[in-house]
Amino acid sequence: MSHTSGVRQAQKQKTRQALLDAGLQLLEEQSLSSLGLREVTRLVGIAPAAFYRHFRDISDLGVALVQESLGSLHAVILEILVEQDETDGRIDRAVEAIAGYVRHRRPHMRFIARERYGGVKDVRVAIAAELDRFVGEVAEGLASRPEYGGWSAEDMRMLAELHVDHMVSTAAAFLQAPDRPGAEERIARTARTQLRLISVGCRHWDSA
Amino acid sequence: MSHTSGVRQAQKQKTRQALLDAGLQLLEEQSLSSLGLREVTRLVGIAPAAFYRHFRDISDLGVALVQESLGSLHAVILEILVEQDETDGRIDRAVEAIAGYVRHRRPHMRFIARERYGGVKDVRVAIAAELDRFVGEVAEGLASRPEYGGWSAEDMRMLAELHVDHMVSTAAAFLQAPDRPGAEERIARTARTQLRLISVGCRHWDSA
DNA sequence: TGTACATCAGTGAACGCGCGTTCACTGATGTAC
DNA sequence: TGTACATCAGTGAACGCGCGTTCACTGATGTAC
Repeated sequence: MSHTSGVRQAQKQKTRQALLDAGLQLLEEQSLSSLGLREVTRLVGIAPAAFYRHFRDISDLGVALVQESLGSLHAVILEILVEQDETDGRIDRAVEAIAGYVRHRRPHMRFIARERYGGVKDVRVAIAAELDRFVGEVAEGLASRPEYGGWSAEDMRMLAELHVDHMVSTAAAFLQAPDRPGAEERIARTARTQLRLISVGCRHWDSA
Repeated sequence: MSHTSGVRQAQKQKTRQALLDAGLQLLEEQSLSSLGLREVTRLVGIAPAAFYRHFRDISDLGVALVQESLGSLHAVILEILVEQDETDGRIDRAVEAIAGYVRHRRPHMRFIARERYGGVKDVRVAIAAELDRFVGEVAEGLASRPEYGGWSAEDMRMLAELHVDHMVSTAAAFLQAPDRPGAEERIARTARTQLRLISVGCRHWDSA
């Protein structure tokens, strides 16, 4: 049993995390396909060859970063979907949740925005798979609300895609925002209005 | 006068275009920050040093590619905005225009999607500026329609941003689509439905 | 038209450099008895 | 508890390689008279 929780395992895990942290830090100013293995190990303070004890290559590290970046978002999204607030309150909270996520996990979100269509296939595939899971979860969450009773599964999925795309666009806009606090508030206001517009569209969808 | 149209100028222009074409081709499978100057000149068939007769460095070539990729889109967008069709016909044409653009300028669009948040600042800035111009043009185009008579300038800009974001998301989805023709049609249908949803939202905006 | 000189796109060799990967190794941690 | 052996994360030197950039150059094109 001790072989899963010994000092050696813990140390290895710590080094692995240090490699992920260093990679993420270096990726703030470049993209994955130009990130060097030696750059990462240099920042961590270990020999280049040690890298191979943890990852096959740099794109393998990239895939691990995808999980680290998007894994914890599922819980956040589900929480908002389940809320029993009236629409406007829910919209306000959803936008604030995105803003908060970008604010305190900025490097992770930048990594996702940058590599979603980036030059490393394995990473693109991993991100697409994760976003696809989000679409499924949002579709399911929305479907459970009474107001979407008459909607087809395809329409629910279309609406979920619109919401996930909008979420990503909004997160990217927050990322680009300069440090002036006014810029962030402006993006939040735009996002809220856009969501309200979509919500109005849904409410009048049948009568269109 | 001949110094602007001589054989020498024409030859130089031809080489410059060959460099842009080669760069774009190589960027289908990697991102700009890992693209090598020697790679590009090798594909064109000239000496590495000749590169400097045309561009300061690779990111300079990237900025030129932004203009080549997005420059011709203004005309397409304006044309759709100006159409006097009823809403549904206009939506169908808008989506078809995006599909067509992606279909026959696939490498250009992939470049834009990849570098919009990519690792090269000058290129990111150039793309952001161009998309911002689109937002302005769309806002102006929509504002001229009677149904938006009561809308504030800020709301028009919000709506234009939603449309440009949606256009980019849709173009990116087309890019990702596998070669099966069904996939493309599915994306088009989703995009059209989403636009119709937004359109319904606009029509009932006041009464919300 | 012809001649003498200027321009400049493209050449090819050379440079120093950092890269990814390999390898036999070290020594702390883990295991068996 | 103590001892002898196994494991394996991290080392450090070495390798061949392609990179970006520089430089003096060549020779076709352009200009002046």
